[in-house]
Amino acid sequence: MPLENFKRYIQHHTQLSDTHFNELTRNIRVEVVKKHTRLLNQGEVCRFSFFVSKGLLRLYTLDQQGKEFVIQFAPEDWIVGDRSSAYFNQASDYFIDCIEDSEIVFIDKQLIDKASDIDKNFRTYFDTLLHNHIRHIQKRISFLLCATAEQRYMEFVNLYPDLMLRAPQWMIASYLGITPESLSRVRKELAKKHFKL
Amino acid sequence: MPLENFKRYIQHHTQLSDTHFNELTRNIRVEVVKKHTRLLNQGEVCRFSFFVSKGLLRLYTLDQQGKEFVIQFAPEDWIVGDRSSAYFNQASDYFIDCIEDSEIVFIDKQLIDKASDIDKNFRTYFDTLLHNHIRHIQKRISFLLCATAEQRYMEFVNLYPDLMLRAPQWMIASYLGITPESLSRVRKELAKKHFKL
DNA sequence: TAATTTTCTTATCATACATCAAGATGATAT
DNA sequence: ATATCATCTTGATGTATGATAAGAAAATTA
Repeated sequence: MPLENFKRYIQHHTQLSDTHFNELTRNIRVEVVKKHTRLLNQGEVCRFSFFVSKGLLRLYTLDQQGKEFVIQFAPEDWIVGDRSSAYFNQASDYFIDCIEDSEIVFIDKQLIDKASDIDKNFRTYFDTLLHNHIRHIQKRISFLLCATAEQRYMEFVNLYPDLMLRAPQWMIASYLGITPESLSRVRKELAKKHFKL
Repeated sequence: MPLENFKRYIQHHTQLSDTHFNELTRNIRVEVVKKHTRLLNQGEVCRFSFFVSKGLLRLYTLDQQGKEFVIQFAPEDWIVGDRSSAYFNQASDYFIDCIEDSEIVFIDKQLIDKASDIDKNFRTYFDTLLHNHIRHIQKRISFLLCATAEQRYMEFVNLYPDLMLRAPQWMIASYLGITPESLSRVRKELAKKHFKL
């Protein structure tokens, strides 16, 4: 039952019946992918959003020196993709990789159209997702502008409670915009002050 | 003719005829506002997007210490607002102020619906705007993560060519995530290397 | 025009974070 | 299990940017 999580997720947010869900996902693409698999390459057009029904993905970019910068993590029940690349049919600036062995549901424009035909709430829901995404990245900008490394780390722990234990620390440092050494020190300081995790 | 710019802008992006444009904007709200006028207050729900037909706006937030952080500038022909506040009907984290005496066209949901009824391209166009916005703020995150103060400044000059001359430097510093003093130094360094503006 | 306020520059000093390097710990493969 | 590789920690040192302060320049107000 590889679609169980996806079904639960969808039915939690829309009114789609079992029958309709089955019809919608009859030919849907689901893949079990190994750690380190790349789902999107820089320079490619992003044709899918990826629903993570199991595992963990990351979206990141490289600067001119080849240094990685993590933009977003996607654990279970998250959807990740490059919306502008998909919308404008343009080469993406980003990579998407699996951090753990994962199970991924591939969502493309066609699927969303099909779903919207079946249930009107569907389009609304995807619109909500879109606006949530905007809210999230705007908050991220504020944080990168205002907050210290320590504040950003605490916000991160709050947003992704279990990721400290699942993703390597250098990736998390990259997400926070600091070096792994600095993150290690921030954590040491917080431990002194009895901050857990 | 306070709507001249708005008309040119709209007709540049959609197929709206003169008649239809006039019908659409018969009761539209247009205001001439003085420098320092506040168009949106933190804690308010953002009910409008603001089209700047003349002048210059800024969207910013305050941290706990009351320090300002500029998220976005909006010179002529830009549209600015807080989409998530509008969409979710929630209190906004942001302020929107006039940096110069400006002329503003107020765009609300109703207007967009009305426009979409008249011309189908309209909804598409606003969708494009939305995705442009996402692309823009995502790029901003990458830059805040990867780039030095100098690189960010050069990118800023590239994005808003004339704003160095219109906005006070401390606001631009705030947008870049540095202090005014640092910006002053960055500019001095660049002047040595013969970078113009 | 003068007076006042805001903005910009420059200098000195302080600090958060980066870089480099080495050792310790933990994971993966043979 | 052993060897290998990736990751994490810690220390020493460097650097970009922040904080503070004071004067110069520009803009605003009277």
